[in-house]
Amino acid sequence: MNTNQADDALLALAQSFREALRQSVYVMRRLDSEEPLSAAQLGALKMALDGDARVGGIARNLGVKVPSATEQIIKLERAGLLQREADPDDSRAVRVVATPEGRVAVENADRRRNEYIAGILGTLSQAERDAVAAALPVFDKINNSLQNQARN
Amino acid sequence: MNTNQADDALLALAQSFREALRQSVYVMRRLDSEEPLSAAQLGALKMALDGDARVGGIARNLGVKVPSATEQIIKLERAGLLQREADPDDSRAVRVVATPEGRVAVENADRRRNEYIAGILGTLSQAERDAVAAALPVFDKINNSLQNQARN
DNA sequence: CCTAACAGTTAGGCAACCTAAATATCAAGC
DNA sequence: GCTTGATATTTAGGTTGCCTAACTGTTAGG
Repeated sequence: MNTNQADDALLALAQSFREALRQSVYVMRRLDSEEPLSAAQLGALKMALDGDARVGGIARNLGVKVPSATEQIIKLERAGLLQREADPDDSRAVRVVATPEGRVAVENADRRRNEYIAGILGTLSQAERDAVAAALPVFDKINNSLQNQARN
Repeated sequence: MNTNQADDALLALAQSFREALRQSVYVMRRLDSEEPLSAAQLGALKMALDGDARVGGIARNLGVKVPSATEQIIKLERAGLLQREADPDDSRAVRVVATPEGRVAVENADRRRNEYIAGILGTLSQAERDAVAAALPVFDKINNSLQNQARN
């Protein structure tokens, strides 16, 4: 039947998609393992760059619970890459602000990682790069769906 | 200059690609967190299904070191999902074989995860699904490049 | 034989996540 | 102007999955 065929195609695509996800996790591990700033720390520090990030907001954006964000923030603070300040409007809250060193660290971390990936992308054909570029927004959409659906 | 423009485009694509990778890691965590079989265990168990998998081969396929594979295998063995047997050809080696329960567990785990992803994919337009399907082989190629390049 | 390479396990450690509980502040109702 | 429930964060303690180093046993080449 038509619906079953459609379902099968969808399931097959889902299977391939999952395989790509699995590989991505592996690639991320490799990519980050030799860097001075871990992925978790880079993510948190990036949000501190805006200057008005609070711990809870960082946790939400990173997709982790608040204590996990606190943990990364403490590490970054000890490394001198950001500072925690009292929020003038709400003394329960803590504002997280990157230091100049933190800003430099983010720039370096991003640049190195981007150059590394760009090196790989450069070996592809233009058609392949186009295929990737076309799919990225859809990936984003999928990821957001999954994110919202899994929200407690 | 032309090369600089090309480089810039490549770097921009790399940046978006990295963002997608980051999200993928997050999505995988959500996807696996409510499942009885973890991603690491499902991966190892799948290879045991073929029947002729050895610990080193599983580690290589999972992209982890041998002790990490051993760890997952021991957990799976304790759960009754696979068995370790002496390799008749090489007594240093251990052959890892899934039990019937293990086979069922893989089928269930795969089916549930696939259905979950398929549910999301079903909300996309056909054009979007085509874009994903077109990009997956390229992702695979990229991931393999990164994998080989990062090999020690 | 003997020695180097190989397959696997064990031991110990680290990063990043989690939940539960403690602390402090805010804000709403009476 | 208190009390009480909600909110923001930290602390404490635990889990998972990965790693390296060191150990045991087996194989194979010279």
